[in-house]
Amino acid sequence: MVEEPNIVRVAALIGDHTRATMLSALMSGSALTATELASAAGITKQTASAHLRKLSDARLISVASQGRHRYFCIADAEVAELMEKLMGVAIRSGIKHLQPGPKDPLLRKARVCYDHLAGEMGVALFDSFKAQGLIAVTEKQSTDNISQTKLDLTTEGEAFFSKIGIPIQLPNTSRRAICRSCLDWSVRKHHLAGFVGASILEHCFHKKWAKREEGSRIVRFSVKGEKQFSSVLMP
Amino acid sequence: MVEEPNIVRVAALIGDHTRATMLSALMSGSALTATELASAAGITKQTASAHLRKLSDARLISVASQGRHRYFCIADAEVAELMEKLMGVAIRSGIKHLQPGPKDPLLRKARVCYDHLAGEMGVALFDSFKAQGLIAVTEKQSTDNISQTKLDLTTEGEAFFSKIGIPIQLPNTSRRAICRSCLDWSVRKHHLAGFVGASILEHCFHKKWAKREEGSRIVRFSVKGEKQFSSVLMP
DNA sequence: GGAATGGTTCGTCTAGTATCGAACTATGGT
DNA sequence: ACCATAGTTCGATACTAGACGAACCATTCC
Repeated sequence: MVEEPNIVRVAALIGDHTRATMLSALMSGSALTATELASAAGITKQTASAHLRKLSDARLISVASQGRHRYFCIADAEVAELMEKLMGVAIRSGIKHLQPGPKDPLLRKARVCYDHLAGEMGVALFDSFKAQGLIAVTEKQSTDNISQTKLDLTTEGEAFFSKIGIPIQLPNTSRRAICRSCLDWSVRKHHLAGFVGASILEHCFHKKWAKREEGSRIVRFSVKGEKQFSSVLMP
Repeated sequence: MVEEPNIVRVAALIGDHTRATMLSALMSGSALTATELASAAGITKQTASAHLRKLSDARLISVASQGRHRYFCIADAEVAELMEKLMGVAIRSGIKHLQPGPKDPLLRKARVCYDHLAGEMGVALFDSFKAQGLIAVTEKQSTDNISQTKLDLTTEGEAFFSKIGIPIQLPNTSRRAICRSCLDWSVRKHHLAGFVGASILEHCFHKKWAKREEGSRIVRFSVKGEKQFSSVLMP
């Protein structure tokens, strides 16, 4: 018999489907509100509140109250690393779950991550934007989170988006970041989140380049749509 | 929303008190049978069997059938590291549990780990034995487990133990290792397990140097007993 | 001030699962 | 051949904890 502290508590907290989904969502690095997390996990506010309380009691997540909002994020790097390890073990322990189902390739290619584009196309876009100098890292906080890098539009970026007709008028009341990188677990690469990320996906739908698949997170681009997407955004 | 594989499954498996106890027991590095694990967790064989099945299904532990016994051990280093990380997070998330209770110092000093001596005295003994050259590493398997080092008594060791009157007659039918190092979580140091470890603890009880505290894992040495323990075993 | 939105608390319902007793198979010792 | 021990399977039970509805504070916007 060996000393056994609160492992059980921590593991049990992560071992609930809803809470795991919330934590996964937070692993993207962004701070999310209670209702955002509730909708991410597909539950009501009340339930979310209860879960978030438990998670923060155990210091797996930390809270920052800002007005009537409460922003949650992963407590520290230690917790993030734990999630990563968990991920690693989970992948090898359940290979059967990894066999690519029919929908998987589509999911990998392009999907919705909250309100912006994730998957291979999202990653490609993000890389291209960085290469073009449209976005740039303004600030790096290593204390808070692993990859909590703050991004911003460069002046070139602003010019570019207004030229192609994507309005970047951020209501100045909003606390929302203009740009933000979002880490994708499956690929372990970043894609673009934040206001710009959302605007771009919106633009894709508006221009009918792509449409969202019913009841799924898949974003299905038409052949023509994908070409235009590439030529316009990644010249 | 982010990709979320079987994290839940893995975490939920560890997040059960009984299974966590079993895993913790296995973290010592030794391979244990189903009944040993059952008694370690304080449950019946049937329940243990069910748990062990789940754990091995998820590849958190691996099984080796040997005759009518089934030996279980932590599947690989990945899982062990996960447990360590979990441990780390658990400690910081539950500080209240760490405030040293009245019995804690005693537990830290000397306690039973299955059938051998753990705690500070166990660690000191192990270090002394190595320094004296009574035990030596014969084989190191890095593939299997983290600290699965195989130990053996040296000829000096055999002479020493027969001199002080501790019989090391291992029934040759037994599969049990003569010496084995056992990693102590709380201290993160090794102490001596295996047949020799058990024999020594037995010797302590027999010589009335110490007695086991009722209903606890504490081994309480008398003042005289502790002196003799030191002078005889760690000259 | 009122309306709207973000969160929390409370009580109740329900589902998942850990547990055990009993019955069973398989291996080993005598 | 017999008995003892190691382990599994099955069915029944009991308990935990996750979910929601309803009612409640707190903040912001008009």
